[in-house]
Amino acid sequence: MGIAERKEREKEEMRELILRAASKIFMEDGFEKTSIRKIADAIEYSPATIYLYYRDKNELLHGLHVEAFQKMMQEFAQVVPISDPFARLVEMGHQYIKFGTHNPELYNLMFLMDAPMEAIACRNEIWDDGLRAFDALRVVVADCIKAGYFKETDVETISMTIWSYIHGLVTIYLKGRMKMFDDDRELERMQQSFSLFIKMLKAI
Amino acid sequence: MGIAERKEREKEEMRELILRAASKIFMEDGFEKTSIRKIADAIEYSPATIYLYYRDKNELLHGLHVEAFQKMMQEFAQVVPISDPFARLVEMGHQYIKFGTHNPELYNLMFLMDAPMEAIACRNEIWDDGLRAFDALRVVVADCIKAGYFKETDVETISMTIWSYIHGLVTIYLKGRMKMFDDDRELERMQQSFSLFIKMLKAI
DNA sequence: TTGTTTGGTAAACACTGTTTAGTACATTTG
DNA sequence: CAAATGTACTAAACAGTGTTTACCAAACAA
Repeated sequence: MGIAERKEREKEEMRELILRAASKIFMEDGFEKTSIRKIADAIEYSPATIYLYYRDKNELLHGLHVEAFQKMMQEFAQVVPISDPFARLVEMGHQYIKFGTHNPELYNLMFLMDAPMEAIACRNEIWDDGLRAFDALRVVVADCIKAGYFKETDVETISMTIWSYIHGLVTIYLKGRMKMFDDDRELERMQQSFSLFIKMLKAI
Repeated sequence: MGIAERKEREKEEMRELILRAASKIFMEDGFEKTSIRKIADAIEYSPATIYLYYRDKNELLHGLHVEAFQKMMQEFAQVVPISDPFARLVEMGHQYIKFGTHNPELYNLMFLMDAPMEAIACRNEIWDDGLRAFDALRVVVADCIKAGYFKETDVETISMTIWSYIHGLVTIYLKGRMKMFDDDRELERMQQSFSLFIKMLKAI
């Protein structure tokens, strides 16, 4: 019975076709302009067809959210060769800031928007992508402790604190809340703050 | 010519009437359900009337945003009596977390949403409310330095780092990104992380 | 008492996500 | 092979959204 398999394959291809079109529009025009009708137009199908492959827009956005995490984890992989765990942690921070500032729409989707989380909640699942990313941080923090960098030993709390700081920094920047400083030294300010935070980390 | 003044007063009263209705709906049903038509219904005017008093929805949301900052600054005022500057800084952090977790919709409006910032940008103004709140932090940090709490002396960078951390913490919580830890210890985790951050601050 | 200004609105415009009913074609069955 | 079933797809509608336009009636100024 190759037919059932072919149909399964075709279904997956259609899901992928929709996701690719959604991704293109999302990256080019941002979230606000990514409408079901626009996606349907791009793939030359009717809007209703999309609902045969994704239960709602939340699920579709969750699909993009998954891809965004893959992309971020890919960039995190660059830090693996760094042997010193603290230097690895610092570079991970740099990569995080770089990813956020270079992919504002993706960052929004991953860490701020409700839509992908609602899709997860609806399926009674856990935020697996977030957990994996956080685990990557936990591992590096644990390595730092092993290497004697921190007196503090609560990996979870240290990781949470680091993530909070860097997420806050990126979010303030992305949401235009740094424009209150009239000068155009936003990135410089971020760099200075990050340096101070690294100093603080060294002391715990 | 009392008529012009009366008209001015009536205009201001109408703006206030709209804002009160908007605020009520915003607090009760959240941002997503705060539509122009719903506000119009509440005050028993047509939707078009609202546009005679606010140029668009962004301006209306900016009005709520201003009130939200007033509310937050009011709660910050509670820490003024604390004489020790570092204890005052810590309590300010507590107040910030409390305000954010107790007023998720307001916090969103103040620090995450685009709408109020677009209203500001449209009028070629600066984010005054944010600046005033940040100044409150700067003052306390400066007091800490004066009292010899920090070796570091860059008030701006220290303040930015503190704000980034605490904003990140609150945002992770509010945007449901802490649900990845399956347990129900979200607030406890926040408290633990905050304690660690205070420890880190003491060391700079 | 005219003429003008002003406050307010009904209706329309151009969108949005989503559902329903129905069609045309592919597949399975007798 | 023909009839019955299943499936992929869509046009149209539903119930919203922010916003603009054309118009009306009442208040004001001359």
